[in-house]
Amino acid sequence: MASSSLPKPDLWRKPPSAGTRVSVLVPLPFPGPLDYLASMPLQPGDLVAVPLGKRDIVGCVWDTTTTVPADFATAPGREVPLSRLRPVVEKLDVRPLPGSLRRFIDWVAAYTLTPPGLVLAMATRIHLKDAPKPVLGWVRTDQSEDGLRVTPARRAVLDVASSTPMTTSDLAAASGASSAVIRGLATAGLLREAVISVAAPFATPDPTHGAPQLSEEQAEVAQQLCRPVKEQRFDVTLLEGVTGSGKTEVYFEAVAACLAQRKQVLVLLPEIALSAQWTDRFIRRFGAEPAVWHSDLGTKRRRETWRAVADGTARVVVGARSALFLPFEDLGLVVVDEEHESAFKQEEGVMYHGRDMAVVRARLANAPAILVSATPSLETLANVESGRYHHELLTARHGGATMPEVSLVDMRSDPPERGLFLSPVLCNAIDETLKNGEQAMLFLNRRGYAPLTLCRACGHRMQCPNCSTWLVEHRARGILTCHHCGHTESIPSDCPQCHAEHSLVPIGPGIERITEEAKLRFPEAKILVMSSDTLGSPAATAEAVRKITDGEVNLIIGTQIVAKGWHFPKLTLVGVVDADLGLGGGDLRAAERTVQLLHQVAGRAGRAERPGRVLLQSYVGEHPVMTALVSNDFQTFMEQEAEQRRPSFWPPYGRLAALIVSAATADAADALAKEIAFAAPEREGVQVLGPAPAPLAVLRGRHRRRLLLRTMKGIAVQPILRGWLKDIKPRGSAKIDVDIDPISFL
DNA sequence: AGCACGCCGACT
DNA sequence: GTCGGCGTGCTC
Repeated sequence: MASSSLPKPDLWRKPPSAGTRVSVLVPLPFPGPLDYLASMPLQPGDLVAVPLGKRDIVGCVWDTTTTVPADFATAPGREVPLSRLRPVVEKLDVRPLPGSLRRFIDWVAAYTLTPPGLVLAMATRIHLKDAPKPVLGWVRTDQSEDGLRVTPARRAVLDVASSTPMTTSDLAAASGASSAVIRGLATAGLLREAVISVAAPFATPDPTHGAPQLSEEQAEVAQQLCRPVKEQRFDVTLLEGVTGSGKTEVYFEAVAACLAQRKQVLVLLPEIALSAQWTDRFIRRFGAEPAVWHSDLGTKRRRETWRAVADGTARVVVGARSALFLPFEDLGLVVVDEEHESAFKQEEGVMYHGRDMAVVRARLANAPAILVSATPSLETLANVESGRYHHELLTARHGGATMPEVSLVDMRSDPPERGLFLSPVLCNAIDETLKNGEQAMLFLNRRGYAPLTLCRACGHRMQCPNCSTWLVEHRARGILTCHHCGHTESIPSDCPQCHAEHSLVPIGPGIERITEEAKLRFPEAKILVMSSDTLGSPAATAEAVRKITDGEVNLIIGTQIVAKGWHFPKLTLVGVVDADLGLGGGDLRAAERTVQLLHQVAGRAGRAERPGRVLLQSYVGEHPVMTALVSNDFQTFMEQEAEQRRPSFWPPYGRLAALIVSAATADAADALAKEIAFAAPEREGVQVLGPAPAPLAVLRGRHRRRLLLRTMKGIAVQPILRGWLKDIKPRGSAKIDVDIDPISFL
């Protein structure tokens, strides 16, 4: 709220007819807010309808004192004179956007080099204008009946009316009087209009409902997490704990502490598929449902949730990264579960990292943040090391379960039969597991039947017409499809190049092909396939999880969706079909990500009484990733990883920004990339790499080039980028996308 | 993001 | 001679 010592708020108290200048941020890519003439009192945060061109749009009254860095382009040219301003159409009947959200929007815009209006759009993309009107009803006032002519009809109405509001039609029906009688009584002052409170769509969670019995270690960590919540101050803690150590139960204690403060909680999950299981655990602990938020929520539910967050009736929100932009009235805690997940990074539109922005969101709301992971990112570990984040560790698996034993299957000395992908060692282990009445899981992070289709006769490879990638065969659907642009074609019987008949052969395995092999090799097994292709909705995912938990299946085959935090008590064997899969591609974080993913998958095994084991099929058994997984020594691996990045200032020991140049033709892309390279900054501690064709040189029909800006720690990339790109105007179809802290290098 | 203005091809 | 293609630029 604006302080009364500032001169600005006084302006709003002028009589309505005077009209005052207001800054309004609209959800469009302008460099800053637009000015309008307001004839009604307005405060920063108020949502308004304003004319723009020939239509009306919803905008937000913006603070005149801005919190963005000085070099941020908010002043484009000269101010529009007062006489030429257009008037604000109306103030919407919605709660104003809280100050902490407005500051967050400005912060994200400045950090990601995105026009602030586009960041605002993420917070207001619900249809606020056609808001449900509050239902009004009549209540009896305390005015006496003296001096009123009490007709029989009036008597009947007064007898029915109470302090509980009733709608006009209900009151008329209950009293037998007409609406005219009711209106008359209202004019006489005996009835008054009041809002009928609709039942809150979100029940209040009870912090004392299902309080668990925590181990001594868990209780101690929980207490540490609760402290900043109770003290209501910003603070970041990494909650690290082996898979199955009960991290969720422990941070639920901090959630309980926050609920006891009557403040709101935001919990971010990397994927919506996890929300169903998380919700179940939440209900068991708190006796009420959390508000769930993700991008494909229905319009009605979306609007309902948005409003409930704004008025504080939604106390706990669990959601995907877009939940960061909800208008929390009184945020008291932010939790990021599976903080290492790269799914937190938004790769399109406003490119932001959900985990990092969650910390900023917490700071601007003066609330603590908890980052949760079994395999923390190097970024977070570096923040722990520098003392910026606290570190709490859970070392023991809950309920006495032990960590699974991880071993390698050397595919060089122990290969599968020709044309197959499961080694004899792995197959025998599965046989044994199934014979013991236990469950086994095969993990392969690749959808479809085969990643490449090749002509045996001429060597032609089936390629996407829009992207520089191979088409992936999906045999179940009888198609070849591109996982980047969605292009789909039927599988031809002859080679489109040399027309040889039936010469096309699938190369390499996808999950469908592994399923086919498993059906032949384990004909008795009850197989369940889990991938984004077979699980269309959170409900379908929940059903699959139930089948596993209830033991209706005993061989699970899945892509990375199976790696998530599921608790499968009967699962004792995990087989990783291709442990080397993520290591190619020259990605900065390839090794780190592979360790995190495979450790996560491994953690599915042996979560109950029976011990689990994990077999990694690999051709590079001596790779540090495999060593780390087999020895279960994650710390040494991360230290090695840190030492590799530190000398050359790779993140987190320096900063990185990617410039992705794209255009309709390769020449146009090259020309713009060269222009950018020519203007590259030359400074101590600043380095520009590229331009080079992007690994995905053509994506959705656009030709792409990449440049990388790397700076030493302590040098922010944003001011450099603003100066660098200030005078570069992409022509025609060409465009520059800036990706701060890039995760993907494609 | 819309929506207009604005200069070059196939039609009444 | 016009209708209309979508390239550039503006909206407080």
